[in-house]
Amino acid sequence: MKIATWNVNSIRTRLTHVTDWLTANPIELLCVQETKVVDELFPHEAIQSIGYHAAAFGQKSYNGVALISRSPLEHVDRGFGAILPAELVGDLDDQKRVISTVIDGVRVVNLYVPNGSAVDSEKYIYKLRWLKVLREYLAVLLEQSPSLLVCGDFNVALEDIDIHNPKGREKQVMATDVEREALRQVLELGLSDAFRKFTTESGHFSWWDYRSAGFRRNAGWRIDHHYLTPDLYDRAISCVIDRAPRELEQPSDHTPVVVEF
DNA sequence: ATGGCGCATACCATGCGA
Repeated sequence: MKIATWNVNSIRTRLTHVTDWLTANPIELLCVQETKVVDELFPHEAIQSIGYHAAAFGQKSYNGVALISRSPLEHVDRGFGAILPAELVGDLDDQKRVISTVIDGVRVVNLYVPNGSAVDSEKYIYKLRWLKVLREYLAVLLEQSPSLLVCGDFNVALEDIDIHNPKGREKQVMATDVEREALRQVLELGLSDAFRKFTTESGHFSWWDYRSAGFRRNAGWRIDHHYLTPDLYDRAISCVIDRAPRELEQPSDHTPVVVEF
């Protein structure tokens, strides 16, 4: 079974990239982020026409996540509020960043972690608050389901080898010690990075800035991840970054990461 | 130190992403 994560930067703009990629790479489940569309306008017909099913949790212009599955989707939950009490969630579900399902007995959580804008900005504070609630959310999910896969755009590079040039990263959003620590607190629940089971060196990235020819120079960051509970980590047989969609005309700035069991 | 590219928007300038 293969599961992929891909920040598509608008599902409508990237629709043929997504359907072409799924046709060439017939996987079980694709988790997408930054769909940037309300659910009423999600392109279900195009997804159905290639033999897939979709469940969306989106909003206008910003954020938005969706699941695209070969089998009919089961047990789909949207937002932190599906699991956590309202007083803990507060306003965090106003931005559509969380959707999950169960596939083959595995609870899969698809996340679009806030970017954070600039260190110490209002958005940065929001990102840290969001990661704290994420820990609570996953703690409850783990009690219900010991087999857990948490994937998505984490907007955090956990290690210096995940950044093409880590110089000055302490002051860079996505790489500050505070953000790393916030994500590590989440992972301490018992989640491990599938990619690092197979690849230990630097130079492998999942996002490249549109500006300054980031992709051509391989000036990228590895911020799109699959985190696994121990049973799944043992079962994982590969985890690869597929650079091909990033080579296309009008690409997303991210490319898919695929884990296989 | 700054802006660079691309997306979306009751839209040709601005907010946002990372």
